Amino acid sequence: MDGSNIPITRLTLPEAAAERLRALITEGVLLPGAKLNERELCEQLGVSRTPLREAFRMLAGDGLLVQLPNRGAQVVALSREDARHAFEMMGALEGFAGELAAARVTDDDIAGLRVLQAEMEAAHACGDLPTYYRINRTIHDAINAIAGNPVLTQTYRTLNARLHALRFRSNFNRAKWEQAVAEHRSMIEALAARDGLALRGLLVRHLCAKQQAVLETMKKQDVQGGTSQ
Amino acid sequence: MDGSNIPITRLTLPEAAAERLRALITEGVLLPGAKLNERELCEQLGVSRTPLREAFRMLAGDGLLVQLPNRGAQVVALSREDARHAFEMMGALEGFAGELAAARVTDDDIAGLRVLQAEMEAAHACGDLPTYYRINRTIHDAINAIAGNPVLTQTYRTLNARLHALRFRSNFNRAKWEQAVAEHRSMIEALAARDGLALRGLLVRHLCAKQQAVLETMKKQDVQGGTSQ
DNA sequence: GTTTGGCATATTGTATACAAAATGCAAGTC
DNA sequence: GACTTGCATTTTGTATACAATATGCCAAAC
Repeated sequence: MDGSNIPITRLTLPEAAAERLRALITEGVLLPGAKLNERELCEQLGVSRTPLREAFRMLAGDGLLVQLPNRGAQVVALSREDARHAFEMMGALEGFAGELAAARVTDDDIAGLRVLQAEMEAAHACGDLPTYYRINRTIHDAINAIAGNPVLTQTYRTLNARLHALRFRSNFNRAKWEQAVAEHRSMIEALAARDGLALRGLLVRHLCAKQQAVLETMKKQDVQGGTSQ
Repeated sequence: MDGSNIPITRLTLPEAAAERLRALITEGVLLPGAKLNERELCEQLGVSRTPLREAFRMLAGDGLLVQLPNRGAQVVALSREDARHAFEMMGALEGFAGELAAARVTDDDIAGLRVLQAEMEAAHACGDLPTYYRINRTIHDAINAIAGNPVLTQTYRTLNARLHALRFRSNFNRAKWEQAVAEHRSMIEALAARDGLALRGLLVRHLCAKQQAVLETMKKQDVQGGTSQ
């Protein structure tokens, strides 16, 4: 038979709990450094401690939580150094994705991206920042998908979640926004030209700009030294 | 006071169990696809099911295990496609490490690597394959360390473990060995010249060669389709 | 002969109970 | 007053008990 090999999957409690916690962390309900009391969370999530602790282990593996023996789990608080390293890695991953994508992209893919780019420019014109962010993320995810390497995609997503947990708000002025939109335009051109090297360079620089914007704001608030992994 | 901020860490049972299991998997005692019976393993490791299951979650996060709801855990069995993707990613990681390392390497680092290179060539001359492999790994780890990005190192290590769990034995003839040793020599030269681009290229090609050797043997035995992540 | 249904068994999933460790506070000491 | 010390409380770590699900087997039906 082989029904396309898609076994239906009911979420098990640890998975469901992990998903919920992941959302709470990336959405900023649980802030970096926050201590997670097991009993308290059990009540809130409606699960017992055993599955919750398994969820903790999963999230710790993703680098969203740190678990200190006999002292519980807390939301990871990245130091500026940690953030720098994470961004550096992210740049490499994005660049690699771009390189692969340029080699594997189809004309349909490019058409789809051009639509997204148009939507993004519209959002930019309207000054609609939330929509811009959403489309921005969609574009980057799309490039990653085109790259066609699940191992890369997995790593990318995980690291992305960790960066989101930073709760950064870069000082995003008009000039930088303009710049970012222009960079996206260049990216799609590079992709259409199947120029992997150029695309890689663009993506790496694109992320470097973001990194700098974030690190600047982090320097200002100067978070008191977070933990390394 | 601040005693250099190194809290002594007694291993908790889940961590200890995970470490032991990880070793069993990478050393090939537990083979790809092997089903892990909880009760059985509990007895063998001398822990109860709760910590063992937390260990499972950790290893699943590392991609060494797959957990099927209500059907237990088993050692991951990578299909040829999965292996291809993992190697592709590994190449990118190594290449990136090389690029960073070239930018950050010190003369002392290079001196140390030259010593390792000499040892490696000696092992090669003697035909001592195990020693060669050990030194080989040491060199690659060293480059990674010089790169100085813990996020990268962590990702590298994890993926490396997954690849080791493949239990591949590439057909490693004299010619390929010779080639590999020569490539290592070039790497150190590139590093000494602080030529990140060249080093990246060398590392990527170096890993491509390995990948091809492994995939060739995988094709021969033709593992019946493993699982994706 | 193959398939289906139902049971017994084995295995995993979850909750809870107990043990061990950390934390906070108050009394005592210098 | 600052620093220990010891105890009560809280919190985490581990084991185990119970529930839910999957597995394997055998008999019955087609």
